[in-house]
Amino acid sequence: MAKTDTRIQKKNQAAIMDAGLAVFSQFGFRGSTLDQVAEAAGLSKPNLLYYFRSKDAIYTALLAKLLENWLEPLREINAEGDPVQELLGYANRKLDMSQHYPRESRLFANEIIQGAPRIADVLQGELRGLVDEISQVINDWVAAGRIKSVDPRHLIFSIWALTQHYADFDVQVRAILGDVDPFDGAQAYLEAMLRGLLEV
Amino acid sequence: MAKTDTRIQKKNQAAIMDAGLAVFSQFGFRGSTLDQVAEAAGLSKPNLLYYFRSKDAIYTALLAKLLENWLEPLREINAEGDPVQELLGYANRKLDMSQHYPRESRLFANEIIQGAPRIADVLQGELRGLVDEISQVINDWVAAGRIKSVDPRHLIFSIWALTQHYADFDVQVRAILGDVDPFDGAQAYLEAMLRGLLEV
Amino acid sequence: MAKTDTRIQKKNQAAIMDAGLAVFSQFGFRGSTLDQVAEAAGLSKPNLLYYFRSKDAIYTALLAKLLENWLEPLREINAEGDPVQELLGYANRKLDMSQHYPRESRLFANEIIQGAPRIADVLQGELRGLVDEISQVINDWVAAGRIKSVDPRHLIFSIWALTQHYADFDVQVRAILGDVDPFDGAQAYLEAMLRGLLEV
Amino acid sequence: MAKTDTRIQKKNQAAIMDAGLAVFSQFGFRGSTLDQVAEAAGLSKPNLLYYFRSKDAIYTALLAKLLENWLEPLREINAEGDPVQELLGYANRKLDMSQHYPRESRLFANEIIQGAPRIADVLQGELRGLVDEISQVINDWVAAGRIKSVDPRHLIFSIWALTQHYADFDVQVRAILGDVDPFDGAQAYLEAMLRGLLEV
DNA sequence: TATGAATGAGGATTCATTCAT
DNA sequence: AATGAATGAATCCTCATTCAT
Repeated sequence: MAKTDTRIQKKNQAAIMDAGLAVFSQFGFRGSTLDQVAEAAGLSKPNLLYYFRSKDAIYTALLAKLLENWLEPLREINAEGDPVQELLGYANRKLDMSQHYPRESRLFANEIIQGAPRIADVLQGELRGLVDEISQVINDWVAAGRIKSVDPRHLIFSIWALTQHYADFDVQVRAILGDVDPFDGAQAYLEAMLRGLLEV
Repeated sequence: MAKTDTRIQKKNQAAIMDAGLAVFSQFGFRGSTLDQVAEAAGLSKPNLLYYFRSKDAIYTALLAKLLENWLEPLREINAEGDPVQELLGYANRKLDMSQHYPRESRLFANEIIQGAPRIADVLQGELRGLVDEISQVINDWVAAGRIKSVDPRHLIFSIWALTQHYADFDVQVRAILGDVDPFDGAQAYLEAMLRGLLEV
Repeated sequence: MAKTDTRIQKKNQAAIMDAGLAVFSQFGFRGSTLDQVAEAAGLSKPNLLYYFRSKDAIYTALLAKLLENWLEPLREINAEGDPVQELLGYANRKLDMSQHYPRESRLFANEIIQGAPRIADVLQGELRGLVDEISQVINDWVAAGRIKSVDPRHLIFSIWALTQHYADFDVQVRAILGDVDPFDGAQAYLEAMLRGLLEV
Repeated sequence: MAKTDTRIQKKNQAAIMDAGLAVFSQFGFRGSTLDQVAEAAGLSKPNLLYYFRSKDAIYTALLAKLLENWLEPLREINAEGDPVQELLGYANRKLDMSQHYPRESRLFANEIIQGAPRIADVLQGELRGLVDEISQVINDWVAAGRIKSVDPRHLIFSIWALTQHYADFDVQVRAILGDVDPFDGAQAYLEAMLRGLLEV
């Protein structure tokens, strides 16, 4: 019996998270309604609130889950590896995320654009700390003459900006590219950009 | 009296546009309320609606005005000029806009992230046409061996993504940079990036 | 097994009655929720409704049980006894109830203040009849010159009002008395009051 | 125009306060709905909320207004006057309030029975202070041999309990008295009670 | 041009109750 | 006897918009 309940619970919670991601990533928190989420999840509104205490609880759970994965690729940069390869690898992982998880990217973008009211502390704490660490690694690479001189933080910004652009500005990208798959050219461009910038 | 009215009218319309920009750029269309706009504009809500028929009218007017200026820098690229200088100039103009008009950038970003329901036609029409033209220019530069081979559309995306990032993700950028002015390093980075990518 | 069930049943029914008393006496019928009662009873909400058909059923059962005991002290007044002693005894029994069963008193008070929708008939029937009887007894005592002349019904009201005040207005009483135990002084005061009023 | 507006505002605010008093005094805060108040006030629900920010705001305004008048009679007790006359006068003023403002009394009773969540501070502050003062006056009267020895606080409780009983337990009182006007006998009884208790 | 007043259509959340097991 | 799941009917409150002046 416990197993059955857990199954239903997990199924419905997953459905709600997925529905919430779809809705919140498009309309933002205040622009989304529980009705939309409920319908997307295939549940009644009160039943939605049986699983999550409130609209805010759904959104917060989504953000928390997102942040878990969001910082991961950055952690995988290996100070011992080849600098250009490491940074290319990071950029490619970010690009993959934009390709396969564009809604997560837009959810994050929405939150940041609106002032990051719920994750300001993560930005100033965990994220900043991580970026500081990676920046030190990059600075060391520069000092060792293994890549050209570059401001590490702006380098990171540029990787974020570029890769997330394909998810966040998807509509615009596709309006311009027509039927061409954005991610085909994106990867090559990204590599060229980084090589031009970094290779000694 | 007509003149007086006109003066007041212009003043109030401008106040509403400015207030609307402030509010909509932060909360998106559905996340914003007329009360917020009215208060920011220093007008009563009914008076607001005396100048603009509806909430939607304010937002639409803002978008229209934004698009006017949004495409302008792109048009200033001169096919006859020095390729790198032209593209650097364009990037700098975009960066200036992010620095001095971040709210406009965020308004645009909000609209695009949410699927661009009101400007899809502009994207697929005017914008795409312009990008096609510039792309031809860039392709010509490449063919003439004046810059390295590059996909012109992804190049443009990257300039957009990077420059707008400083406006749209302002909170995140500042969380990471602390007291350092983002735009100091941004310009140098942008130049390095483009030179590395383009210069033969 | 039947016996086991009965044991559990009685235990749970008692738990629900106690929980209901705690909740309803504080928040009134409409101000209370089944969730509150269920939590106080240590049962799940559906299980609560397995024992009592509805929220109303719990409340009604509580009121019925309350009324059983509520009128009892009045019945114990003995027409053959010493008038002052009998009335003092009654007052003390009521005061004891306020001290030891304040929740019952508040439940009753809540019901009466809100217009006694469920017990109007008891008030006009059983209660009135009882009061009429006692009033006759008191009138006889007066006629016999054993106590001073007094309106028997207002005398009864005053005993009710005063004794129940210590339960119903407990918060206020304690706010004023601070650490002093209200019931210490109450009993002496009550006796002085009745003696002053009744003793010939 | 300002006058017209003020007139409507005052009229509607007064209507809401009156409606709120009627509803809240019967059902308590949580047992009352804005619908009930709106209907009683003859206004639409949103219009209700145009005048008062929330249900709570109406209730709080009512309580505040009530407390203003509630303590007043106590302040009128004159230490220089004749002790019995002063206390009789106070009891009569309280009885008048029960007769003419029974809803206010019930609103207060509801709040106290439910634990006085919103006025606990008034009880422990202003009210307690006032009662302390009057108690000192009464103690002085006792010391001067002008009235019999009596606990002043319980004396005050008894006056409150008795007079408010006629408002708060109105339904019960009338069920017992039938067609007899409660306040006829109440005043005489109250006087007898106080004289028996106090007169030397 | 301006505003106080008013409202219909939502929108989040609560809650008593039912259903399935 | 017990509980997880589900829901219709409120219930408080918001908000874009209209009305009257």
